[in-house]
Amino acid sequence: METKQQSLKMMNGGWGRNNLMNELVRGKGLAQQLKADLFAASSAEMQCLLTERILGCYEKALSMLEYRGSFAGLSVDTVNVSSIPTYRKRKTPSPRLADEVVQVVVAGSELDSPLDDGHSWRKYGQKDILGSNFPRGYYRCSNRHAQGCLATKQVQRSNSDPTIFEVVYRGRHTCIQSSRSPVRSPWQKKIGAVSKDAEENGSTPHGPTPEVPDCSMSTVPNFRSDLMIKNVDNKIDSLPCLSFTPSPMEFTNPFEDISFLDSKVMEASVPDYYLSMPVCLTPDSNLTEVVSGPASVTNSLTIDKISFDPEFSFETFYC
DNA sequence: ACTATTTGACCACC
DNA sequence: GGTGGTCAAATAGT
Repeated sequence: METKQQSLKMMNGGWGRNNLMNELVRGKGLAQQLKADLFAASSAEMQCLLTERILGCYEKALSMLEYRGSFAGLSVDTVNVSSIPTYRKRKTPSPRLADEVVQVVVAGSELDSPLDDGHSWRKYGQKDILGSNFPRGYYRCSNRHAQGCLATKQVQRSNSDPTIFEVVYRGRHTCIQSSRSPVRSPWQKKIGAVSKDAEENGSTPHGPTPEVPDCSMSTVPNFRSDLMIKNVDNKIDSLPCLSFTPSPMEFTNPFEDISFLDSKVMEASVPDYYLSMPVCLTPDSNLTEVVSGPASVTNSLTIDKISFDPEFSFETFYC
């Protein structure tokens, strides 16, 4: 059986950012070599060989991107906490809806569902939003009727970057999801068997789903895929934040050793079977004060970027 | 047949 | 009246 670290290193080593960069750089070098060869009028055989090697590099790079995009393509770029626009109250506003608002900016993929967060959602509406190039999708928890769960989310592509999804979570999950996998999602249903989708995407689940913590009560999603942890300025030395007290915001680290991570950008590719675990936040925190200073928000939380102290050590927790 | 999604209509708020 | 959020019938998918 694969260990956590093995899986993580496989992910990083096989499809990681560094390898992708290596492939692209290698392709560039080969192209330059081909260019020199063309000028030097070397043999057609040599030029053909170089061409094939270049194509191989880019195919490999593209397959990495495809894998990351289709299967694990959701990366939480960063997290920062700031104010969030207030939302109009409806005629009979739910107290819970008004209680918690969490916005997450997610680097998405070609998938329509940009943030498979471990919860099961049902789409109940879509609207064109003034000033937005893309419609906003409205989702509610699938257990709304069965268990009266009032959690909702809104998903909208960013105007500036269509690959970015802005996801707004409202309300707290009060539902209890499947016993085998408490945060079961359509995506998670695929785990344990090579699904048709996975085959088509060239992605392969890496074993059975382990027991995962039940974060169903949390508003904020358990991001299912790559957790990309960046400093706002990509500078490690300016990360004084996130001294989580008293446990308003909790993170799960399914892997103990992150020493191999890039020193500039901490990128943690999460093993498949931990994809439901990487991040679990509770929005009723005072992180606004910790991270972004004088945010005047009391009941809402915007997560744009996650900044970590390089010395920050994750601790496994169970909600 | 059941479930999920789409989409036009409705309603509340500004 | 404009806008955003929700409803619910129609439609599609399984």
